[in-house]
Amino acid sequence: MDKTYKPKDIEQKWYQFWKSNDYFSPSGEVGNSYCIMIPPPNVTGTLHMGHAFNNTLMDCLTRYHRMCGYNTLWQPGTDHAGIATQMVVERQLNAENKTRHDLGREKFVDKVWEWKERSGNTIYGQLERMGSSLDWSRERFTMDEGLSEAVKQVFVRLYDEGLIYRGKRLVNWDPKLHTAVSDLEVLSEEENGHMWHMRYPLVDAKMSDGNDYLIVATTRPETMLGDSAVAVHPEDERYKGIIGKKVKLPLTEREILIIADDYVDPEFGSGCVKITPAHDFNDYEVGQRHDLEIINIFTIDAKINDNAPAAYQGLDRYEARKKIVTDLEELGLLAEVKDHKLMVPRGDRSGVVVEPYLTDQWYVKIQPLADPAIKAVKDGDIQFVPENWSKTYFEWMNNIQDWCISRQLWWGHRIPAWYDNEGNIYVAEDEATVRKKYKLDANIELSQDEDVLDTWFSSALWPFSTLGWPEQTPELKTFYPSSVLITGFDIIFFWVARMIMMGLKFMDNVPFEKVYIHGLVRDADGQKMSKSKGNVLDPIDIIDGIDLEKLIKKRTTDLMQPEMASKIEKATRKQYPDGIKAYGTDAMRFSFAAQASTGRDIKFDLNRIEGYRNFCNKLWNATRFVLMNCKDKEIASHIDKQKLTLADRWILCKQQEVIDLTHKHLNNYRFDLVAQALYEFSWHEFCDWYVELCKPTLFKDDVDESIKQNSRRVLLEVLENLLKLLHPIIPFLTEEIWQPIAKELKLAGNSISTQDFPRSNNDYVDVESLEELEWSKEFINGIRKIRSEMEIPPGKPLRILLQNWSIQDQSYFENSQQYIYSLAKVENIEWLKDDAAPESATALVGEMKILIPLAGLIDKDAESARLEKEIKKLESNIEKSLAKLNNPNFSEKAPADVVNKERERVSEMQTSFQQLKEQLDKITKL
RNA sequence: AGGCGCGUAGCUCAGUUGGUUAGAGCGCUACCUUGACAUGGUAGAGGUCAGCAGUUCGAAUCUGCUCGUGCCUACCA
Repeated sequence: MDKTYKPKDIEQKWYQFWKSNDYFSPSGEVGNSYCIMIPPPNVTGTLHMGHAFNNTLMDCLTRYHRMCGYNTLWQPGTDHAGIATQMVVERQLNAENKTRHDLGREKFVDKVWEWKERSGNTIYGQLERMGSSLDWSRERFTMDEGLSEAVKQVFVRLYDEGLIYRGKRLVNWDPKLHTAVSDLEVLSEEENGHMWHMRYPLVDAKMSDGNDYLIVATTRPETMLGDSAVAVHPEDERYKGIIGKKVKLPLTEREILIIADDYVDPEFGSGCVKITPAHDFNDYEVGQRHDLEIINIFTIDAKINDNAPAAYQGLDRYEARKKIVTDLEELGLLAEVKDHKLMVPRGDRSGVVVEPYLTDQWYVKIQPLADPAIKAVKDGDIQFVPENWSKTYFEWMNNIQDWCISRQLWWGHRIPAWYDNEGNIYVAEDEATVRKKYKLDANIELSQDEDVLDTWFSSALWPFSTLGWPEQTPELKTFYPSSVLITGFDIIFFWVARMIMMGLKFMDNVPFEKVYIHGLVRDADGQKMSKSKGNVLDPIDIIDGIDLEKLIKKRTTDLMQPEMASKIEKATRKQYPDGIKAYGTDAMRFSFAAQASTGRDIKFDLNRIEGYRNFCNKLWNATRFVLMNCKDKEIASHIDKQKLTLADRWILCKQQEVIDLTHKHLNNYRFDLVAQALYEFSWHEFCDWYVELCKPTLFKDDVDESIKQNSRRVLLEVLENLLKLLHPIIPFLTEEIWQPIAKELKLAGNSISTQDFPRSNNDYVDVESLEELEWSKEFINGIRKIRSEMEIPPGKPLRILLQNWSIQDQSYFENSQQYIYSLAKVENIEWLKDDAAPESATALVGEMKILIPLAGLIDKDAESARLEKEIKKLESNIEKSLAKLNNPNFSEKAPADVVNKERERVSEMQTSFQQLKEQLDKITKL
């Protein structure tokens, strides 16, 4: 073995080994099955740190359950991501000065498939580099034939049951992409704008105050061209007299009605609201109530259409706004313009302001689907982890709106609906079935709906469509419902809720029993990572490393806003002046596991990854030590309990604890605690103590050979178990170093990934060994402390005197003297029988005093200062504890064991206090 | 406006049903190349647990308020 751990040399080969040996397929054993469905990544781009995090956790659980003997499936696949993917390919066409219309639908879709092929492969490559143990033989894509069949069936069934309908309604219209988008795809941000107050002249009427106009305000003046009424509150005294009268709509020839509706807040503004049913969701409702005319004034590009006065036709919405404001001003009808902050709705993909727009769209009637989905979580059929996320889920589900599922795109599942020349709608899987189903003659012309379905419609079916539904496959029977869904909180609405609704509807059962919601990976400053901010990282660059120039190039190419490039470059140079070193997959994975606590943000931290890379190196070297001391040496064929050293007993006992902790925390999805427990055990128990304690046993000639052989066995077995415990988090390193260890142990099996996960063994629980070794550690630490604080060279062997010892101390010493001699570099120990002793530095082990004679080694004043400091600390702690105990309320009301514990503590502290005080007196007297 | 969080060492974060001397990693200081490892070892410094009040024998932990901060949802023209 090399002296240092080099991830590059070991990672790649093992993945191919696992894959070619088919270790990732379900075992097929009947009984316990365990299944995780990958949240299918978009084929739009490549995987980012969030995916890396998400997949690390899934792989960790998958490997754990596989090793625990479950029939385990981790289902891989990708999502077609309609709008986003179409946009990427359109952008490429634009670069060649072409549009998708130049190609036509069929050719364009072919192009997208080409993109999907390339991008999908990149994604799968990334997943492999991250060590993901997915069953590749079952890989699926949302637009596969099988999954498309599922989509059609679901659509047809929901339509036939009246749960899908087509309707002309206001939708969120993206004027750039020319498609409707759902509420969830609109992001509203506060932006600076204006509030324009306009005068609408009254027709044949006057206000009580004599004015002959009303004032209405708007943030979107251009919409006034589509006004069909002005509304006031029915109880508003100011306007009671003019309800039913008319105003002249400026800039047009139209006169519109003044209506009363309690939607109007009389306290707000003038108390008058212009009503534009075609371009505002609230106004639309008002329009419905009052049977108002719906006047659409926009084209699909959000330019003014022919319904508006000729002067404005063809103008872009913002040009029209300008012109309207100017024109009103000239007419003296602009009363006031105020700065105003408003929420501006933008398409999450296009970034342009979306418009409420009247179109024909397909909707899912959601309430009948939502009700059982709410119940499933309420009843505990599905549990959120952490539990609190169920509140977010309920919050949304209780206010859910019908779901607009049609998109005016070319890339996606084409809606299985056909129209005849009269516009009648026929819904079935294909045209032939339509004709049969609706008994239509062959001569009736039919044309299929041009639109495709929202991507999330097919994603909602993922948990069962990937398993072969609508066929009743054995896989469906075995793996539905899946065990747990692992995802970020950002898609609870988009995906989680919709999977639950569809699962319940079509499988009559929940799609997963648990939903583990993890945080979102952010950059070191806590900023969300995004291409436009230029702070994204490719997990592969953490694994393999990347130099600064390449990283800058990666971050600044293909930007939506190329003007950001220099800013991004500057920030990148500052944050990664030396680029990124190669840390390897395992260090990255360990870091993700360690950061997966219950919080919402995972701040990405290179230092932390470096720390875990060092941890990997530590394991690597511990293995080196073990192999050096076991290779070509005799090893006991099994652990002989009679021949265990104290250290052996102790580490075996400690290992049982960490095994139990690992199971416990993994079952609670506390990956951070698993990582912490294993880190602590590996480094601070196994390496810092056990390996060091083994050295005297293994190296000293006077130790019985059978004891040595037994200890070697313990070393190997404990390490082997430890590697198995760590394998779900750091699969590559553990496989690499498990192989030679397994060889020494003559284990069956070719891979750690198919070994049984450790279970704790009560035979090795040995509480006495814990106490006894604790005593040794205190002894050793006491000496080390004096050595360090008194500046005694670490290499200098010491003469030690012991005073005030008990039989117990002597018996403990019996078992641990070799450790003390070796780890504390002690040369000679003398058990004093009385108080007489040379002037010395002191450490305590319980009541026993360890004395290190000053004898030219130690400065007297330094030692008394050190003692004084410790005495002072004890004093203050004793004082605190006594105050507690002297409070009658405490001793009466607190549980007995708490009180006893406190008493014991005080008495221990008092003893130490006495001992140290005596020692101090002695030194100062001399 | 409503909902959900967060505020613990210089930084990143743990802290289970209230009972420790409040922990870890990184960073920092000193010493050390000792026969697995300098991607290391040993020892150490560093915290009024945002603030105030309350419940309790006892609060980082429970309650209320204040301040700071983040996210989500819905919005009044």
